[in-house]
Amino acid sequence: MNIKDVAERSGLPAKTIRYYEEIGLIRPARAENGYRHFAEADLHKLTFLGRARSLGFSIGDCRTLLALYEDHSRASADVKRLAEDHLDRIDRKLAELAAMRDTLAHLVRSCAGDGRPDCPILADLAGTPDA
Amino acid sequence: MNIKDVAERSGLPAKTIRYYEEIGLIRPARAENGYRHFAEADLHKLTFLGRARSLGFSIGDCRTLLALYEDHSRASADVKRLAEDHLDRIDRKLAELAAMRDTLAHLVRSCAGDGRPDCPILADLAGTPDA
DNA sequence: ATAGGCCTTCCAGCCACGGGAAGGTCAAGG
DNA sequence: CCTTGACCTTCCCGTGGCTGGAAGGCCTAT
Repeated sequence: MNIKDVAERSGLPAKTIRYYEEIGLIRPARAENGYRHFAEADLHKLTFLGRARSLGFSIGDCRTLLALYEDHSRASADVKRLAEDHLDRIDRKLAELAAMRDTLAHLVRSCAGDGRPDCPILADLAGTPDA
Repeated sequence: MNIKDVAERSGLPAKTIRYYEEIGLIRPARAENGYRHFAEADLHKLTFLGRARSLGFSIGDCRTLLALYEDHSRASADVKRLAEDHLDRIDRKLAELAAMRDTLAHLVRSCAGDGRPDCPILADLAGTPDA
């Protein structure tokens, strides 16, 4: 397969696939004309990567996950630990975003949103609760 | 005030303050020796920026918010619209993250996490629900 | 005089790509 | 055989919002 075919079948942009090769996540073969030539195993790795990325794993995590995936003598505990760490990061991010949303939603509700200049949102940002 | 004082009082790193000047968010005066000289108004703007950034507003949004803050003939509707748009983005991000967390949490729960290689997490990533 | 703690600018790097230029290659149609 | 157009290649720059570090100037206290 050429790059466009794996792009379509993996759902990843061709640019991303080239980037993944550049940083050593995949090593597709080369045809005589210099074109990348992808085997089914490459496509498989790319879909793996796409799925891992869509779950928010970093490129570094993906590298480790791919190595674990290919190491048939791995311990599932290693995979689980990685996933748990990532889950913790996601939970922290969620809490942070939820706090933002609550504050913001409260401010939005308290703003008249009309033609007058008085605005509790700006007042909050300015640290002057009444302005 | 010199930069370290405003850094402490605004809670922003000195590097960030220099960056904000570079991109035109603030315009502190200069002393004869080249040092930045911050007035209370500058400090005020910086705390405004810090608060807005902590609520997740982009630098572009902050620029607009600061302009609205300084325009005493603004309409609060303009501020509210900006905040509502941002709130929508946060809500979308939250939904995306929550979906990630749910999938990931499910996978983590289903993984034995012992010394054996069998791992539902890797199996899911590989698209082979039983491996 | 010197030490150290400020300050300045500039350059480079982070993450995970995306855009676009300049040029090579290949298959189909006239 | 030639052209067209769809591929492919590498290379470099830009994104956002900083952060780190180097090289050098300034200021105060001892």
